Order: sequence, then structure tokens, then C-alpha cells
Amino acid sequence: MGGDWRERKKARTRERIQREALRLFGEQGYDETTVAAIASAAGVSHTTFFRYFPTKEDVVLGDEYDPLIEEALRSRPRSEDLVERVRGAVGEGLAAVYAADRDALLARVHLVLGAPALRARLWEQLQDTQSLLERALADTDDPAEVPMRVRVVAAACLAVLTTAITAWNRGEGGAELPDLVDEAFLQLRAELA
Amino acid sequence: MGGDWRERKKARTRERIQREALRLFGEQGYDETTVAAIASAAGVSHTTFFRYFPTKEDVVLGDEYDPLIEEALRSRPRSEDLVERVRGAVGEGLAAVYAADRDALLARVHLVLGAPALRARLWEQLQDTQSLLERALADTDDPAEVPMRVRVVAAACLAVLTTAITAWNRGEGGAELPDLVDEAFLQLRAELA
DNA sequence: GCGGGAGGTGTTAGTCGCTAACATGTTAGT
DNA sequence: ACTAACATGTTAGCGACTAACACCTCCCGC
Repeated sequence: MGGDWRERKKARTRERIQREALRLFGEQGYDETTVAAIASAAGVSHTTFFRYFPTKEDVVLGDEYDPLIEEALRSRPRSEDLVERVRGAVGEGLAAVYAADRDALLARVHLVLGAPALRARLWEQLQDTQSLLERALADTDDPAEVPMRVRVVAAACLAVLTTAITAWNRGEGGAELPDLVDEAFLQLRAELA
Repeated sequence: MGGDWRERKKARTRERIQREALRLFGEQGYDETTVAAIASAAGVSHTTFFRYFPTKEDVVLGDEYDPLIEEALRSRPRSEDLVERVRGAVGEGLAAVYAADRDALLARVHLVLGAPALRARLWEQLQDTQSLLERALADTDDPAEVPMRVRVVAAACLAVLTTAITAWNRGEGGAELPDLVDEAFLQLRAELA
């Protein structure tokens, strides 16, 4: 039971840092908020900050959705279209996240798409998601085995997704994200028929 | 004629900085090469370096291809498919660049896709290219007027392009970039028919 | 209960990308 | 030749990030 105390404390510190960081980002913007300010607001030193988060960007960007998508993807019937499998899996995962977290998600999207440094990191992260998508679709663990066809499909699907997210972020018409995703997938299909 | 001398000198300094930078990047890697080292190799101070290139990344990433694509796009018959217009314009522009610069282009792709910092900037730059694509396809200057359909198509086409470039960078099978681009476009179409 | 080891934390100092202020030299037009 | 414009160097500084070291607290075996 010993290590338990330590881990709880660590978890609480971590959450405190993240909470204060997001608060400050919201109040003064991402670039305008210094790591030292976050650390001081959380009552720790800036070195401690970096022990919990390898970079300033990582306070905002957590890769928590990837495993969700992967599982949804692997449990889809192989009889479906490649694109259809992705569409279904993404829609499924999104619906779950959306129901619980909609407002927080939107706030994070605003933050990330509004700060160039965060946007840049997001693309990197998306590359990882794409690699995961490809391996799941190709049913392999070796990235070198993924055929070009699957790569193209994965890239196109993620492009569709980001387009929908960008539209959601702009907020024109007040449409909801799941609907925008569906619409975007439909339009891609319509354009190539 | 007076300012001529100045501009020639500036141009030569600029090229010297870029040449030394690319040489050092090739020899020791991007992250391992410091701006001070580049400046000193080019015989200038690091402040001068930043007067010529706003960031270290900009030494490698020049947006010289965008206007080329735009013109090729605008001069395409509107009777074509949206995707077909993009495919044609990109193929056209690519063929020109490729014939003249193939090896230099490949070297740059290797550099950019190999260094995370450069990759990140590349995505940002691609976003600009996408915005340009959208406006050209939608025949407007106001980004807010671009319909969702066009956004989806532009995003998907660029995804296809980057997939081809990534494959070219990996170099499996020794295929050439224009062929890979064609193949990728074909596969996207095949997957959605 | 006590001593010692392990691990989280703060302090300090340093690197690197990047900016601003100011001084200097060189060039351009009169 | 004089002056205004301008390219450049020096210095100093900010902010993200790292490393070295010392401290202190908690845990475990005795």
C-alpha cells in the first residue's frame, strides 16, 4: 500500500498543473502563458513541471482517444468497405466522447487550433493516429507491410475528419461535430462517384 | 542601378547562408546544427542570419511551389471533376519541377520528413496550400465562402499527395514521384466506387 | 524505533532559438 | 564631401528545455 500514497500525490500534482495551465491558457492565451507562470500557479518549480509534462504542448495534447478508435476499428466486420470501417469506428468513438465531454472537447479544439505551436504538434500526433489506423486496417503490426491502398484511405479519412473538426471549430451554422463528420464523409463519396 | 549592387550582394549572402545551412544539416543533422554554427560558416553573425530567414526552419522550407499550382489550377477547364482538376494541376506542376530538380527535391524531402521540427512546419505550410486550393476551386477570394464540399476535396487531395511523397521518401521499389501520385489518386477513386 | 536507500523536489546554471537596442561602417544620392 | 539610408555586429535579454547537485520525505528491513 506504500506506493499508493505517492502515486495519488503525483496524480494530484499532475492534475493541479494541468488545471492551472488550462485556466491560464484560457485567460491569457497559450503563447502569453509562460511555463514558469504555470508552475508558480500550481505551487511547484518549473523543473517539476517538465518532470510531469515533457513539453509545454503536452499539457494540452493528450493522446487519450487513439486506443478507443483502435478497438472500435478492430471489432468492425471485415465485410465492410475500408472507408466505411473507418467512418463507423470514428463515429462510434466520437459519439461516446461527445456525449460525456462535448464542451470540454470544443474548448480544447479552440485552444489547439488557435495556437500555431499546438496545431503543429497536433499534426505530428495525427501522423501517429494515421499509422495506427493503417496497421489496424491492414491487420498487421509491421508498418512496412501496409499496402499503398490502405495508406491512401487512412490519409483521406483523417483529412475528412480534420476538415469536419475545423468546420466545427469555426462554428458556422452551429452544427454538431458528429453530423459534420457524417456530412464530410458523404461529400467525399459523392465527389468520387 | 545603384540599389542593384546591394540587392545582388544580399542575394549572394542569402544563398551562402542557405548553402552552408543545407550542407551542415546534411552532415550533422538538423537538430544538431545550431544557428550560430550556420552563421559562422557563412561568415555572418546570428542576427544577420535571422534578418535573412525569420526562423531556422525557413532555410529549408520555401513556399515556391504554391503560385505554380495555383496558376495550373485556374487554367484548367471547369468541366472537369474537382478531384480531376487538382490531379491535373498537381501533376502538371510536379512534372516541371521534377524534370529540373528531381535530386535536390528528394534530398529536401528526406531532410524535412526526417526532422520533426521541419515536418511540423510543413503541415502548417500545407494548410496554407490547402486554403489556396480551396479558393481556387471555389473561384472566390473569401475563405468563408468556400463550401464544405470543396474543403473536403482539397483536404483529401492533399492527403493523397502527402501519402505519395511519404512513399517516395521511403523509396521502396524505387518508384518515381509522379507515378506514385498518379497511383495514389487512382487508388482513392477505386476505393470509393 | 532507527538507519539507510529510493525517489520526488528545488536551486542553479547552462544551451538554443529568437528579439530588441544601440553603435558602427558602408553605400547612395545630392 | 556631406548626409541620409541601410546592412551588419555586439550585447543583452526572454522563454523552452536539460543537467547536476543537494535536500528532504517516505518506505523498508533490522
